[in-house]
Amino acid sequence: MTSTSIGAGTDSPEAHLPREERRRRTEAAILEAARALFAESGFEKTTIRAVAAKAGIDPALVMQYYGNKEGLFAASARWQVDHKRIGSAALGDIPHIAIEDLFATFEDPSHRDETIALLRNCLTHDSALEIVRDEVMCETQEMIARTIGGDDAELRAGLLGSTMMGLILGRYLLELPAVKAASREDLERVLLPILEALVNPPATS
Amino acid sequence: MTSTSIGAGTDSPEAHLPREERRRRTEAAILEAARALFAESGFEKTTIRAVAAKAGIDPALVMQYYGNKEGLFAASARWQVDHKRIGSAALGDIPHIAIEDLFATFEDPSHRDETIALLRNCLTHDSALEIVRDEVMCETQEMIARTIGGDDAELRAGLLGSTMMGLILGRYLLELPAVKAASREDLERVLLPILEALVNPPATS
DNA sequence: CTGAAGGGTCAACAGTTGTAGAGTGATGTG
DNA sequence: CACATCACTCTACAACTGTTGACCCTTCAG
Repeated sequence: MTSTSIGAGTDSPEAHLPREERRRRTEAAILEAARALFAESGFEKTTIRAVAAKAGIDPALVMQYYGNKEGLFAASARWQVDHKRIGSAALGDIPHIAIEDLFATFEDPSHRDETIALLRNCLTHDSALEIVRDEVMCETQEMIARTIGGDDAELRAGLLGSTMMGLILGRYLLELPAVKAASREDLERVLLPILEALVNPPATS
Repeated sequence: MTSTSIGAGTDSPEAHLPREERRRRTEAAILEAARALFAESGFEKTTIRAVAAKAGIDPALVMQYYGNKEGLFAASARWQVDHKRIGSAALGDIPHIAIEDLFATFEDPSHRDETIALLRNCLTHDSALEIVRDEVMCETQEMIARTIGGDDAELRAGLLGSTMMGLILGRYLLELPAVKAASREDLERVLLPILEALVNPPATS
């Protein structure tokens, strides 16, 4: 009743498939279900049983594929956009790329859940925090800081990151009406000058 | 071994107190323990037993005082700063007040845990989300939007809120090094121009 | 002094959770 | 055809959870 049933269906169209293909499909079904649940309910409230039910299989199969719940989460939650691209961009391009990556990540339904699952849990789950903080934010900010240069480079890069983080939070997690309702043009019009001011050190004339 | 023991201590200095005073102290001990655990581990991973142990009492007593875990959380997690003050401020004062309130809330150890507990759980706990989004962010943003005026008022107010939210997240929850290490002066120097640009509609000359 | 009231403890229940192990039947290979 | 392999299911366990009701013992009012 929940979604794509794959398992013990007596005569479902998925039955009698080559082993490899069958394995791929179940794996994908599990991941899709897990991502959706992790993204909307969080790690703790998401049970192996619920994931299995949504994927139409037995809970024990989830364990067989991913070892344990932590392994399932690790396979489900990922940062889906190349966050290093912005690191090697020219100073002037950083604001545009930031917004571009934002939309590429969160407005594309096929990548969305993976990243949302990561962010939804980064305040209450250690390994999610580690990825968001160390692998994404810190790495990116270091590169951007080098591009910015000058005294406050690290802080400016950090605030650029936290500002984007706040935007993501407000628009996709908390769903603040005014932030959620804005179109891409609205966001660019209001936000680009802000990001530029953040990236450009004040004129030293 | 964990902290302030109050309960069945055979001859602790807290024993033999008037009822009312005794009740107040236990209540405070429970709340303090709950706040600390909710703030650092999150709602789900915080068990009634752990709260009781940290407060030095029996788990059942927690239930007697707060009904259930949800009630305990509601009593523990609160927004500790008058978020309406910034709503009735003049346009030019908004940036300063935003940073002032930020420090008043999060750099004062006596209020910290209450607010952190709220924020730590706002992505995975419904009632925390409701408070943060509806009671704090939306209310504040509506008032600020009226102060700003003009076409993009709501969006600008929303982005002001999400930017502050991102700063809070980066500094106190994720603890991004560059954002965490900055002094108040650093933050004001880099951030005030940003917030002013956000609040002031572009010159229509 | 006596009895009610209330702070506090103890032990236990019922439900849920992640997880393990044995077993089943179809798929593939010699 | 016979055997091994592998996807998959069933059943069960052990731990932990929030929560409850019966029970103490101190405090306080009459």
